Amino acid sequence: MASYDDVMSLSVRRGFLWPAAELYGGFGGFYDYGHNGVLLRRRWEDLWTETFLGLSDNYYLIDTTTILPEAALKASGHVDHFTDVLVTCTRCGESYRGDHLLEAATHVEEEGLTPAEIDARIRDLKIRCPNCKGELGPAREFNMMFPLGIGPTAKDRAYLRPETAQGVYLNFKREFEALRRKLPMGLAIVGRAYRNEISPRQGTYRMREFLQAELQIFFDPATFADFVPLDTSAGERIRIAWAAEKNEPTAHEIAAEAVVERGLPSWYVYHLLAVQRFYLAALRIPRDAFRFAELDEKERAFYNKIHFDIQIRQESLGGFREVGGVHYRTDHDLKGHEAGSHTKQAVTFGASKLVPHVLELSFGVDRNVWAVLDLAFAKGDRLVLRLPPRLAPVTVAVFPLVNKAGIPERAESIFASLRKRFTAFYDDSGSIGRRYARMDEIGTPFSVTVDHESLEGNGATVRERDSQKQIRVPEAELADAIAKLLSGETSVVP
RNA sequence: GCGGGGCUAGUCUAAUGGUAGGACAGAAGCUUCCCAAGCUUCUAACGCGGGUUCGAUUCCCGCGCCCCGCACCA
Repeated sequence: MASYDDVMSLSVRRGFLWPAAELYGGFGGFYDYGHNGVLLRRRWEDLWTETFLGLSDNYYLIDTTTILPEAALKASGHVDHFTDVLVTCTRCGESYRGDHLLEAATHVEEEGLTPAEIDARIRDLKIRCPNCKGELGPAREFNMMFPLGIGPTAKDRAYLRPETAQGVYLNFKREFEALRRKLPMGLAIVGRAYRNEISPRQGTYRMREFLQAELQIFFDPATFADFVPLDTSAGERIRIAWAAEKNEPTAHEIAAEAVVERGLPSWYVYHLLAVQRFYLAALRIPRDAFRFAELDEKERAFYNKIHFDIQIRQESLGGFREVGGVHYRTDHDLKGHEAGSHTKQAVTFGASKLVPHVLELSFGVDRNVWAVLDLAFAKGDRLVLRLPPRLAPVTVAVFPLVNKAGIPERAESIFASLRKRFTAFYDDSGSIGRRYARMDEIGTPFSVTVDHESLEGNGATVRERDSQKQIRVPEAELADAIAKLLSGETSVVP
């Protein structure tokens, strides 16, 4: 059980993360990562990259600009759909989206109107506040994208990208050529995205600058299933909450083939399984803390034909919260850029010529890191961060039991050799118990202690974080032993 | 953006219109040496700005930030 304050306080105290620009009173919606936070985050990113690029030998990482010209975001739909016109009641202060107010009154779609046009329509239709019947104030525009003026005259309009995905779509044809015209083709970006959130809240859950890890898989819908055959022989079940029951803290355990029978394409289910394995097997998230949550038609973005959120239960955030999504975006994005750029995006693949469809595996990195911290947080007699060993900022600590009799020298030499292979940390201050406790708080899985016996050739002890158990390992075998413990091949606990 | 609550060392907190105290953490030393032992010493805070006042961390106003609810979340 970890409260929000528990996680944030530990994060601040131990160098994981904290609010940005605190020196100047803070900066809402922005967070900085400290030395341990960066290590943790990078290990999460490495595991993500290894896992999802590993799905195919035609999946690669690319990197694209964080600033995009207006035309590209116009074509993607973000300039129009990321801009809301808000109207606030002068009496009760309730805010509404202008287009929603009009649609409620006229029952026809009212998109793309300017604030002045919305004001005029509200006057004509005599619309009043749905909440208190008060008079509505003037409409004002609110754009979720950060606008930029490029060049000395700021004549070229641009925006900070609201998602990394567009960078992939803009480079689709270049990579399709460079990767010698094969489908499926996967292009991933781990990078920053920016949204001018109205009210950023709950730490790194909703930020104005955040990290996304997204894999866009381009495919031919006619043949994709052949490339990713769904293997149901293991009888794996997928944890799903349907749209109607999302507010309940539960999930169904549904066999993969049964999910296909409900109408989802087998290639989609294949990727649900891949994502679930990433969380359960690689990240070691407790099974009951993971689920997919279906979004119904109203909640989905208009271009997403199938959309399940990836959710992790986090005590600090009050239950299941979204950390990613699996989105079938069809050919919407490439078609949009085809129209916007007047450049054909169709490619010839096998017998067919087509604009490829896109399956997007999208992850909020900061949200995932927070979830990892939340789930790892364990406070009883002692405070332990039970991180999966591979994610821990420090892999192995080295301590001299006492600071005399040549023990520190021996410990330092062991430290010097271990740090060649692992992120290692040396500490000789305070009692041995205090040093173990410090390592417990940042989740260091293994601590090597050099004692008197070490000087007599009896090796050093390796102490495991969660069990506090120790084994004695010959000095020459320490590095290999740590590597095996890290991979899970062996364990301190018999 | 609206409403409510809040902001004191790194963290958690106490008190006060007149010298801001503690605990834990941190540093140094002594001592001990396998799980935050003990002793000594030290470092370190009133979110920012304005007002009232002889004097404001305290009262008032504005701003910032955090939390909760509403709205928003392509």
